[in-house]
Amino acid sequence: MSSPNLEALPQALAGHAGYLLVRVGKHAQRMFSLAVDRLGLRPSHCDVLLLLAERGALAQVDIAGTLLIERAHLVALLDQLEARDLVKREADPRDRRRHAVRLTEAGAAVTAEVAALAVQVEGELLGELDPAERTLFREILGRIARDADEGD
Amino acid sequence: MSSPNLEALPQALAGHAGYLLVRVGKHAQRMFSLAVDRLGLRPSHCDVLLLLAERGALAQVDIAGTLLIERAHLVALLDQLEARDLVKREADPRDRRRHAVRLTEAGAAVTAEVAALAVQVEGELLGELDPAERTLFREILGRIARDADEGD
DNA sequence: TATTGTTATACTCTATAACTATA
DNA sequence: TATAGTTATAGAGTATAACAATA
Repeated sequence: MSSPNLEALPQALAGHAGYLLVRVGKHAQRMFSLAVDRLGLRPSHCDVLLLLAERGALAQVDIAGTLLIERAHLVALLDQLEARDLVKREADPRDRRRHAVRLTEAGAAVTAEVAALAVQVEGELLGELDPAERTLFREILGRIARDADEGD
Repeated sequence: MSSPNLEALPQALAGHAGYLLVRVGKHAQRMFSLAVDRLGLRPSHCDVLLLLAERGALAQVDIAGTLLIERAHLVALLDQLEARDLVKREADPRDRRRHAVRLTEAGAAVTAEVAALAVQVEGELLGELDPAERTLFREILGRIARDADEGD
């Protein structure tokens, strides 16, 4: 019996949504990480790209705040994306402390690939659920996420 | 607008269960981590304690396999728990390569506190859901977790 | 030969403080 | 004085390889 077995977990872990959430969340992260590895990207790079694709140019502090990552961490992520010409930092004439970060054309193309991979990974993750359950599950997750935001 | 705002996320992130799972999973981990910090424990310590509380003595390779952590990582966790006299490693007479790891009395007492905190944290996490939704949510999470196990 | 516990290494993520330039 | 971007550091989680003792 070498394969990890959820049935072997005590009820104190497997019966609680908290533990399962952490465990399944890490699994989702790992699957997505594996999927975008072929693009030479990590999940946090992808989050930035997807955000910029829909919201246009943003200051770094806004990217960090929306994605719940540290300002300090974002710097290196943007350095890497900029080195591959996927994003560019431009001066913001209205506030010279801020950088307007936006996708390049190459960045927009890669982001489309990322979005397709995200859909594919979600399909694998929710493979066991029928369409009604998927919708319900997404809705509940969204409510918990919103509640978590307010608690901060 | 300084607070992180889920509404500001693009549909490509907020509309997908994968991203929400990762985000909510990290939130759950952080909440539990904060809760057990007063006991001087981290979540991975607690997972080991809760497992031993229900399953009795286990070999290290079985603990690691069940909790999906690395054998190599578990060594340091057990060193720390043993230094606080919460668990003990005993010789297994039937296979002298193995250690039988079990809770001490002090460990059992601390584990009871951990279990109570876990219940409390889950209550905060699922505060927005009515009882029927909680049950359904747990059930769906369990199915995804089981599916993830089989995929490995 | 294979497995168990162990040590060591490295990479990512996270959290924090302090510096600069601008406001 | 406060904020935006940056740099640096340290802790925790994760992944991997290699070793000694034992099967």
